[in-house]
Amino acid sequence: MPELPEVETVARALQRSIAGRRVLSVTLRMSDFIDDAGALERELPGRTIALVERYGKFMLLRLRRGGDADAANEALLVHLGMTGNLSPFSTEQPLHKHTHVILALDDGRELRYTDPRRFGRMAYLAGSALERELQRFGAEPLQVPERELAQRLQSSHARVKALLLDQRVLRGVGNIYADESLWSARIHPARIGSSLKDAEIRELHQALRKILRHAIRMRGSSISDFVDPEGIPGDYQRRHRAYGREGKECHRCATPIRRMIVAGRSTFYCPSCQRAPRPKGKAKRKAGRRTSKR
DNA sequence: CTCGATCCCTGGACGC
DNA sequence: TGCGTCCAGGGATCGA
Repeated sequence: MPELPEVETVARALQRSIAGRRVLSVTLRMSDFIDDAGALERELPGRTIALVERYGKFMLLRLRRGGDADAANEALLVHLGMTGNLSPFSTEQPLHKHTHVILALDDGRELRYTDPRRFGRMAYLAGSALERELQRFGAEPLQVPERELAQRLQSSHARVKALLLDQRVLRGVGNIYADESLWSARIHPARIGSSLKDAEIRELHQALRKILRHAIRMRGSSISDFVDPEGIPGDYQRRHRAYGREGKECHRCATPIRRMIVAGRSTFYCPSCQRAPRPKGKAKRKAGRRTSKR
């Protein structure tokens, strides 16, 4: 489930362990998740990994050319999908069954990319192509001002959960942290963006910051088998208040947490703390089934 | 514009 | 023990 906190955890660990290393060679064992495998094979050898940073749910390995001063800004983009893992190994360690990419490093180690489900993605991009790619995504949840968040959410008629998951609106929030933030802010996931009051936006803005920061401190949530490049699992799953807690008592009001599908995803919420929006459209109660066509 | 459905993919859970 | 089935879910894509 790598979402923002998990990717941040991985990026920080890689920054510590591989920044400054030069790529000697590239081995592709499977490449159907790479945008342009040829470019990656051609361009990576000789490049130095100058910096590892997180961009939404992507990791950005900023590259530098060996000798001359950096000309075009270039980077290796890595999306971990659901089960991706990018970690350095010593060459003696046996290859994991689903290791697809191996980058030999100049200190004798190998940076290996493993991803059983191959929901991840990898791409070498430079110059304007890199800029264009990065511009596709919305605001960083930990940077976005409250006013901008309000503008982004209130200008839409989509449901707030769908908006939180939409990487063009906010980059980095996934299913877990969307549910946790909405629970914390007491907002029902099916609420329409434009119906959110300023006070609710404020709650949501603060909830996102609080939860994402806390989760980063705890090195993310390990619910499937997420571990960071040092093999350490996260701890934040123990702090989940909504996600995965169907039938369990709400920590605020003891009402059983419910599960529904919103934006095509399992969505957990407290039916008491997070009030449902209007009659939802199935006003079959007593109004007779006449929907005004306006 | 927004939504649901479908596909990608494998491992784990579950039922018998 | 083993096999079939279902489900998880980020994101792209397509039709409604």
